[in-house]
Amino acid sequence: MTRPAARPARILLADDHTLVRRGVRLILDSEPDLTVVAEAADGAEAVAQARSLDIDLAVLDISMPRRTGLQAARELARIRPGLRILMLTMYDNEQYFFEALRAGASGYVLKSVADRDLVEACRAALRDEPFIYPGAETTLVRTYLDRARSGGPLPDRPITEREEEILKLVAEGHSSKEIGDLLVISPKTVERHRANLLQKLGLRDRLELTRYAIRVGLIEP
Amino acid sequence: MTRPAARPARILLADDHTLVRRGVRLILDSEPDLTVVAEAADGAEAVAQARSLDIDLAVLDISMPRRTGLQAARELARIRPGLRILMLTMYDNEQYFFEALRAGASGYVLKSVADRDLVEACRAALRDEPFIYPGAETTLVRTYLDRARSGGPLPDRPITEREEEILKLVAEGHSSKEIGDLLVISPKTVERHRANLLQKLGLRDRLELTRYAIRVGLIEP
DNA sequence: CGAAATATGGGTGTCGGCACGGATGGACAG
DNA sequence: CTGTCCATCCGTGCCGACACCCATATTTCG
Repeated sequence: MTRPAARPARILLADDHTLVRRGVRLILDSEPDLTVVAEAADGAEAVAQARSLDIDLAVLDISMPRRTGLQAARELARIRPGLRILMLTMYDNEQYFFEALRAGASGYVLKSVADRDLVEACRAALRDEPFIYPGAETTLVRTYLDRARSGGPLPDRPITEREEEILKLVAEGHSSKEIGDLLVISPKTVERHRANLLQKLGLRDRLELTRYAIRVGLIEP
Repeated sequence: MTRPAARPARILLADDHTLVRRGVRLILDSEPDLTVVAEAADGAEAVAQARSLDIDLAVLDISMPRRTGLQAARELARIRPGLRILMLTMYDNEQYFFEALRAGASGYVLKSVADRDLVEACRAALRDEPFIYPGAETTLVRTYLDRARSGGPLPDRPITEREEEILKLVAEGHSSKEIGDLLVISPKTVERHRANLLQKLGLRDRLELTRYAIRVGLIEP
């Protein structure tokens, strides 16, 4: 089906698990039109590789040390606009999915998919076609498409400095009163900020707030 | 070095990520003395496979649906005493390490190791030699050896399977009622387990429980 | 077998999280 | 200058988390 490329697509592969890299490389390299030319064990290394090498596609794991796949994707989209990005992750999770798209990824593939699907996802990304991973919740896709169609910007309103300050403290487990004392404001104000955060981020409670803060690197587990 | 086996070792491979299974299979099958004869996508399936097939070694991922690798390992050690078990995991974590050993595993290998190390770990497990994964924190090994030498019980009172189940769900943000409905037990029992967890782990609330679960790799942010 | 651990269930009470209202002052842009 | 956004603050009410007490059935193990 695929026309034999005069030059196979050059791929950068980033995953902190050597075994996974090895496996994925074996799978991709066995395709005539794909070749893995570089590997990285974390996000920072991936960005460095992409700076110095001529690559067409970056396959990024989300959870990596130093810089996450999402952070790396944002960076790569910034410094190498033409580069295709495919997120490869174990998280069948709506939040990650949207964040990946916003970070500039053109595809989102679960590690639980078959190797054929990975290959197809790579080819789709190289053609700049969006690839919805098999097994994607239909609601996931529908929600995204709906939002995109209605013109609603995804990151509606970014969180303010003050809110980020509150977010950090809430995620660290402090109560409204503790935070109020710390920042010398009323605990009710803290609750108001917290409520705004929940609304802006589309989260339910401070527990999800905590996981969010950890995910984006605001605090340590 | 290794004597060419008249019959290659028969391996059961269990990991919920198809891609990982595929990669590991490629690595192991390329060795003449190793052959993957079965795959499983979760712990229960792994146990079922081991019942009906003649295998020498089970390579188990720790985090799998339905039954974790640890639970599967206990089950396998019970029903197939001669079987060798190698835990393959992304968690460089003391708690899991000890639990794996207690569950009957003869080896513990991180997904971040190179493919050669995986092969060597399989061979070591087949010879029934303990294999400490490369890159293991020396403190981890030392702590274990110290405790074993001094006859002291390993972790004072390890959390039980049920508690770990509760821990996961609590850390994922489910309420007592939700968890109760899910496990078909009273919400009060869930609260009891949660209270025991807080006490055993020396934590204050479910938020710290969440961070703990993330830290030890039980759940994802 | 008896002791200990585990899993199960309940009651009562306090406290904080969170949703839902509302308001005010100040900063900055159109 | 007027409107929007931000930060600040307040009241009410519900519900879940958590601490403390209690009990019992089953399993495990010395």
